[in-house]
Amino acid sequence: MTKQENTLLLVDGNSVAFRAFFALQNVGSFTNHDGLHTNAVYVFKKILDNILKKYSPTNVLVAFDAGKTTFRTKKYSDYKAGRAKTPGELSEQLPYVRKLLAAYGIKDYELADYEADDIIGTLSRQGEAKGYRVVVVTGDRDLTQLTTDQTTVSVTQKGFSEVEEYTPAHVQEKYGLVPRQIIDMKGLAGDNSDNYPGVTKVGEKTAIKLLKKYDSVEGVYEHIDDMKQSKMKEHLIEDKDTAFLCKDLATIKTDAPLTLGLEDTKRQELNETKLRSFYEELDFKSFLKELTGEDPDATKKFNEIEITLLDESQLKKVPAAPKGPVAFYLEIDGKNYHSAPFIGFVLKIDGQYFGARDVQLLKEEPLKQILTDPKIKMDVFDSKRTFVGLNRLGLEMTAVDFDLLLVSYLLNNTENSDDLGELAGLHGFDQVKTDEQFYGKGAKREIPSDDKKLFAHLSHKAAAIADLKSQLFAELKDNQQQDLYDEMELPLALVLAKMEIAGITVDTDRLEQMQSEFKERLAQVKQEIFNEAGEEFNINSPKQLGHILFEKLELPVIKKTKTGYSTAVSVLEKLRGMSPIVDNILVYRQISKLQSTYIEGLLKVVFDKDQKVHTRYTQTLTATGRLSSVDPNLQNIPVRLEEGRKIRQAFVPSHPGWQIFSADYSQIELRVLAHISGDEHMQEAFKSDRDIHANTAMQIFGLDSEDEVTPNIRRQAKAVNFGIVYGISDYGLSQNIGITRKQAKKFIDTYFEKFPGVKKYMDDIVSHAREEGFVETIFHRRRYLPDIKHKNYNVRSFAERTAMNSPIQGSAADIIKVAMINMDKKLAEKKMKTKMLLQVHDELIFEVPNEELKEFEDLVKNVMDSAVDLNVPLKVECAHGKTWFNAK
DNA sequence: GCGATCACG
DNA sequence: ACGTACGTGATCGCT
Repeated sequence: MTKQENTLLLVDGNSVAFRAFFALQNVGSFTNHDGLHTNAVYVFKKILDNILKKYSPTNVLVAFDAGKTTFRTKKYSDYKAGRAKTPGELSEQLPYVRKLLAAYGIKDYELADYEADDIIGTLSRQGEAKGYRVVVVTGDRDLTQLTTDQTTVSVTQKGFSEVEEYTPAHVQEKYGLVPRQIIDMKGLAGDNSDNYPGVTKVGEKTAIKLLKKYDSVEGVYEHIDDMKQSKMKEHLIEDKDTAFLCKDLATIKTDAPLTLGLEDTKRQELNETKLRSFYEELDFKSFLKELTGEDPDATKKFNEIEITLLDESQLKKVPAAPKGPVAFYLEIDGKNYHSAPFIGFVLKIDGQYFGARDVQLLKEEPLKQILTDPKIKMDVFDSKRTFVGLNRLGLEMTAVDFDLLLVSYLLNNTENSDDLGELAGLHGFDQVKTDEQFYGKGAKREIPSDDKKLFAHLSHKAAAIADLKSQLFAELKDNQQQDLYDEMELPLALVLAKMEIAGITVDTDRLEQMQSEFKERLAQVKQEIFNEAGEEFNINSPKQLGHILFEKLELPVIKKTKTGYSTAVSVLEKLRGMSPIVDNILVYRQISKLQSTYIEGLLKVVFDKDQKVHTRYTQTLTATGRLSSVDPNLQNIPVRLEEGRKIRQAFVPSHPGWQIFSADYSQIELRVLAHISGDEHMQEAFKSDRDIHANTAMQIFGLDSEDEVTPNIRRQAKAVNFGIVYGISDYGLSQNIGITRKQAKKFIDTYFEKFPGVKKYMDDIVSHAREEGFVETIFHRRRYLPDIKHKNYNVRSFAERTAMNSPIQGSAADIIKVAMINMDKKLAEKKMKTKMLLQVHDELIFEVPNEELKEFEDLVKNVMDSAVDLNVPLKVECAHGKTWFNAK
């Protein structure tokens, strides 16, 4: 498109302000220091910025309605009657919207007896006559009647950073009408929101049908005699006058007697001084910062927050019935909040700060009540950590509203820090030091003994939580991620906290027994390796091992790494048979991995007091929305090889007569792919519960019956399915199943021919990523892909594969999260003793008393199956036994 | 502190 | 012709 010189932007002020108000209703605390509501002004400003940036207009005018009575009410007294009154919280903001416009150098205008629509209609025609490109911005679809080749009507959407652009072609597509017929449609069908009726029993659908045949209201009545006898015909005849009146009401004036002209709409320069004092008046800190590039609080010093340090005698100073939300920050000295010592806490209650080092005070009133009362909403950083910390004190935090860590993660998981200071800084609040800056790191790390110093840091953390709440909630809402937060991540945090606290019991005797067995075998194999090598060396050192294999024994070099020879399994496997040392090294590797990571590593993290391990799930780390597990990682306990699988014998129920129960989603990622791609063949395979890999095999090898699928063919097809999920490349596939690139490419091409829906999804998702800069899951979890337009092929290709994979992996992660929340709820409702212990991406592990086994199996299948309604069924497979090993 | 390796989905 | 499958965490040796 060639760039035109002059663009005239016409904004329907009332309608956009109305949309803005409802876009951010009941979100955070959107009032300034005088109690003035500011949500509509805030969003109006955001929308304005978006459209100014998008269209770079030379001329701008924002039109407002002048009052209740207009020429339309004179023609038809019920026009817009019965409309709910504009809420006071909105009308009080309209003068401030105008103030904002004035500071922006934008003209606003209203005209007695006319609506904003008519001002816009008139100016748009004047603009067209002068050769302007005209853009109308409104929340009201009626204005689409103004679209022409020169005039675009942009209707604001639910989220406030998007608009739907109506051109004549888009109107055609949406309604099947040309723009001027919109008024004929309104005439026949009427308009509920403007309170005019149209013809009885004629709605949009019927109106469109009539107009396609007869072109206009006039056309309909010219041909009324040709119409077959029907109820509709009777209604049309009866309501003829109404139809013409309504068409007239719907018609936007293009000749209103304006007292200003195009030359008055020229955009003036933005007045920074005015804008600054305006933002200050409304307490728009983030906008102030964007304006000046500095923080409005920058002049404040850290110790300027006044805080009351509490002891027993001071507790009565704390307001027992907070009026607003309470910000709470609990500091724990170290990552592992299950065991690390407490440092102190800070509360911000109704503008006042309270704190203490002695966390035992939290058990005293009124603090206990504030923390545990479900009616008092808490704002925190990391609700899971906070919940576990309070649980150690015997307190149960029940009501969290805002979790700064979780919300930050949902908004942008590429900048994923878990440091409050760093995250606050990313969102424009840079008055909190990072923990590393404040406490120091490594050997220099130290908790200040000076109260003033310590509580300056902690109170600023609470300040950041309180301060960022409304801004970040607004961004969530704009991304349509409010539900993802309210219904998924926030409740999940508490479910995870309970699982972590429950822990899983470890049979340390069994581990120690394995430890001595492995020790013996390792010594044996080690000796054989040294004999074969003719010298002693450190087998664990890739460098020393490389020297022995490739220099001393002169085995062929298969692959190199940056630092030398590669000795990875894939390489050693190719060297098998050339020297007996290779097999021994493979055995040594396998056993020593089990020994160091799983036997010794696990024994180190078992808690003495309960013989359990209490992992921590990282809820805000992965780019796709999966969880991860640390300290210990219980999501990578060996299972593929029998030898390692035995480690699972050491995971046992916490009570005798209980069972370990495992429930896993079968093929969840491929089912998700079948759902989001809409591919018919793939959906059909799942709907008839076929073996999906065999099904793929039949398709890509052109087989007629499942009998022809040999194990090897099925294995290859399975690899193709995996490849598809990962964003396939021929080389990757060829490496994985040991075929040539050419063959791999053929498999892929055939696959896409047989599953065209999948092919289309892959193409569409990549172009979506290019256009929007991100991809999302079925629950609106986002992943930004800045590299999608990178000029380097490799970098770009990687981003493209990520675009294909993330919605699949991420949606699967979303689904099991929903299942976990529902499961937790059901177990509580039914007062069952069964406990959910672990999540391993597509499976859940429980411990179940024998007497609940039967009921539980039905329950878990049911809950997991119905976590989400996809176009294909979900399938859950269950197993149980007296150890995790036996739950297979 | 980083790369190589290998455990999992 | 590019260089190569998606997402993680723990351990080791070596700088």
